[in-house]
Amino acid sequence: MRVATWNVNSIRTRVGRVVDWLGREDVDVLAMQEIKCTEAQFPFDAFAEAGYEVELHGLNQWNGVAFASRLGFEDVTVGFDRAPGFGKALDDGSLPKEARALGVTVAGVRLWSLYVPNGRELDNPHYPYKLEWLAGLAADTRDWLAEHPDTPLALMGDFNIAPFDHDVWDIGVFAGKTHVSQPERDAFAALEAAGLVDVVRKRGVEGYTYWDYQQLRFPRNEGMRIDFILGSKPFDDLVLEARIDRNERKGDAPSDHVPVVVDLDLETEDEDDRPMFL
DNA sequence: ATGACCCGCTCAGCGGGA
Repeated sequence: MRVATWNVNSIRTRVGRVVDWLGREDVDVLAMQEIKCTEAQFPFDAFAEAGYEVELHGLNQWNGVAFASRLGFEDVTVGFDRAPGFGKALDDGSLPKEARALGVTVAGVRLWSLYVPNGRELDNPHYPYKLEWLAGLAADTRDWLAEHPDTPLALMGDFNIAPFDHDVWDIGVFAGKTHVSQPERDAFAALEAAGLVDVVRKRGVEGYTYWDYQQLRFPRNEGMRIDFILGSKPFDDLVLEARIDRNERKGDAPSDHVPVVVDLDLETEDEDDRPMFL
């Protein structure tokens, strides 16, 4: 089973590229972030024609997470229990929850598509929101792992954190900025302490997953590694291979992020039954 | 080559991205 995660930066703008890539790369399950649309606006038809079902959580033009799968879905979960809200208080005094987390189970593997809050600036309210969101995710993950110690689990997505200095092209440029601060890195480490491992880095895969559209960042290879697949021990044990598909940053109208892909040692019924169109 | 921001929303400028 081939699984991937990709911040697509608007699925309506990118649907052609994304669906072409799914077929070309023989991907079974894709976690998407920043779909930037509601369910009513989502381009389901293009995915269906390529053989993929879609589950999504999208509230408006901001954020939004989704899955495409050609192996079906079980146990779809919108958001996680301890996720904080952000913004203007609602009538009941609570803060609105954003569309940043979607969980599904495919072929017995538990998968999450996550779009971690950006944080904006260290003195912006979005920054403590980011840290609280990550702390809630770690706490819910700890609870879930205690209840499901044998089920493969992966948290996949745009974590908006560069865990190491070499995950950005010039750490000097990031002094005093988000994505590299110690509290953010500690929040990332708490996910690892909960029992998850970066299954891609562990296999020696190098390179960035994001390059800003501005200032020739991609041609100069001035990027950031902020998109990850964090797997539990049972998930890690299934991983055969991992890669970052840097080629998807090239060509016409790319996303500013590229896909991160893992192959799992997991035979699925659908793979045996799938007709060969070629 | 991979090339000098892009998205959605609303229509010119803005919030957000990182």
